[in-house]
Amino acid sequence: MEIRHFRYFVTIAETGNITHAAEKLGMEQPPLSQQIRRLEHTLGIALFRRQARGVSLTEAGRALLPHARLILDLRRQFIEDAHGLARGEKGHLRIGLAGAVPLLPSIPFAIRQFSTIAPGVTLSLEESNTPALCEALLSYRTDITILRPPVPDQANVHVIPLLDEPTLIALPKGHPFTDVAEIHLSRLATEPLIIFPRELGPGFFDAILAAYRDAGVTPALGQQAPQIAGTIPLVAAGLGVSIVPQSLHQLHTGGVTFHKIARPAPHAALAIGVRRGEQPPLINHFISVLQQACKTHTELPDLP
Amino acid sequence: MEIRHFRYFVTIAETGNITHAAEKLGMEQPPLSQQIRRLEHTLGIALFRRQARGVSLTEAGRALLPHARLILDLRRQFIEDAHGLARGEKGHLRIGLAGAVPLLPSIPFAIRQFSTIAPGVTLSLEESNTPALCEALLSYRTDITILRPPVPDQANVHVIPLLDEPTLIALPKGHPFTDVAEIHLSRLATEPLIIFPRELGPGFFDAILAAYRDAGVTPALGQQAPQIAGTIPLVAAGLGVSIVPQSLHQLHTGGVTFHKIARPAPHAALAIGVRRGEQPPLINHFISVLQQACKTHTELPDLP
DNA sequence: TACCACCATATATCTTATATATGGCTCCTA
DNA sequence: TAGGAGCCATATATAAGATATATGGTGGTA
Repeated sequence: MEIRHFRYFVTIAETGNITHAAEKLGMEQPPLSQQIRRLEHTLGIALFRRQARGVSLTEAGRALLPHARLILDLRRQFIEDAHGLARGEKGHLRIGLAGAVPLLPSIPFAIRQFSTIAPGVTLSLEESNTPALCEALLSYRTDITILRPPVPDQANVHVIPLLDEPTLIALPKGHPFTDVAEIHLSRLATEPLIIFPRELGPGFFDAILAAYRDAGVTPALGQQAPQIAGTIPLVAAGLGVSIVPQSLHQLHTGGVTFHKIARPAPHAALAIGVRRGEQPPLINHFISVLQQACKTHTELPDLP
Repeated sequence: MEIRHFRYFVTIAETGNITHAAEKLGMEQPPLSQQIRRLEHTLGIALFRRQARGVSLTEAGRALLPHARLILDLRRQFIEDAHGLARGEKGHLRIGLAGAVPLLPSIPFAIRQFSTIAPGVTLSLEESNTPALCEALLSYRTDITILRPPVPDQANVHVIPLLDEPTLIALPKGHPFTDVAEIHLSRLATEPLIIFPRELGPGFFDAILAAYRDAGVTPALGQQAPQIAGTIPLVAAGLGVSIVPQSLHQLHTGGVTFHKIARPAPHAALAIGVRRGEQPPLINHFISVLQQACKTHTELPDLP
């Protein structure tokens, strides 16, 4: 019993006439007679009563008709759902986010905007470091990630640059430079630099060290933080200074002041990572919303 | 998109391997690959991700899988329902009943018994006179009737004798024979006979007149009752006497006493009527329950 | 009684699913 | 790193089965 047979059944029931039903179904009468007859035979029960003037439902036919209609309806819905998924209007998107990314206003803005535009799409967010994000992406635990380039597996992860976030210096409260708005890195050469393990964000890590080098100094490496945003408490504890993405100044942790960096200043690049070779419309859709949001929505609140 | 495609989709999703799924489906791998590929093409979206080691569901596939399972489930249920209907275990039975028939204990007993045996069957009852019952039967407003033979349309209604119900004389309270247990019809020759119109039950009507004739008298026809059970109030009103099926004495209408009839006594025959040429299992099932009940359950309560 | 409407049957045709054979890719392993 | 195994894709052939065409049969109707 195939979908076809349900359609035949329902159409004949609706017209009460095999000939007209065949017409409606775009076929001839004999095959329709034959098919419904075979259907009745396999079901072991008559659905229609043959009369001189057309056919009418038997009790069994009347009892089964709504069930057949339901099945046809669900099939139609299935196909519509599939088309919705194909157009990126429905579905589920699992998003991986690099550390501190949710603090950047344009990212939550983009996410809010996307869920307004595509209300049929549910989103789930996961925050982690770049290598873990790549791994989750490639093992299909996430569908798209916002990460700090470079990625370890460039062959399989396609990276789309998203924005270059300025960075700030974080100083413990009461530091001699507390009131200096903009600081040159060379003036911090002697302060221990609190930084995260390189493998958690090699791009940002290297950018920081390169900026020091360009400033003509080599930083004294202080205690290692467990993650990018994890440097802040260590700075607050007076263990050293730190260079952080601008968005982190929103953390409002007491005990730390943020300061602009005079050139040369490192940047914290953010990029979109997707599996290479895949272009589902849902992902493309989300990417374009993200890019648009980053263009029009990059202004940060002023420093205190 | 046919049922087949839903089954292919679900089976591949369950095995994660087109080759094994084909085996499970009793077919070869290439046609299955081809079918699922065509399905994806018509849906406009990939359901599976081809990998070196088998296939895995895409996001869309994962989202659609439960829907496909539901459709397969409903199809299975549909077929099971049809088989249930075919075996007479499910469905709906519309029963037509001749006047006063529900007062015969064996009839409600059979109905109760049937609904215990076949709990999947719903019943609806309709009470009327024999010609109207035949008409309802032939126009498919009822499926089976219990009527008083003969039927007007013997060519189309198949009649199965069910039982011969004894009859009683109904006398108005205070009648000279009130204390006589058994009365010979000849002693009532002068009393007006209250009777229903012949067309409402010609068999019973004729049996009554024949019994009078056999008793050697001709009844004086009194007022006509609107239906068989309708004679009782007229008797109670003192307009005459009446011959009624034994079961009617259960009406407990004040003003009337019931008395056995000495031979020759008429009988009120009851029969089952079904459409000639139809033998649905549900109807056959009900018929056998009825017949069994009438055999084992004919004792009537004593007369008061 | 002849006609009309409609379903059933018989045979032919054609679409389409499936089978067979083979190629190609990826991962695993010696 | 070369060879093999596992698995999916493609191409062609075959078979099944749905549909079309032609025609017969039946009951209702003018």
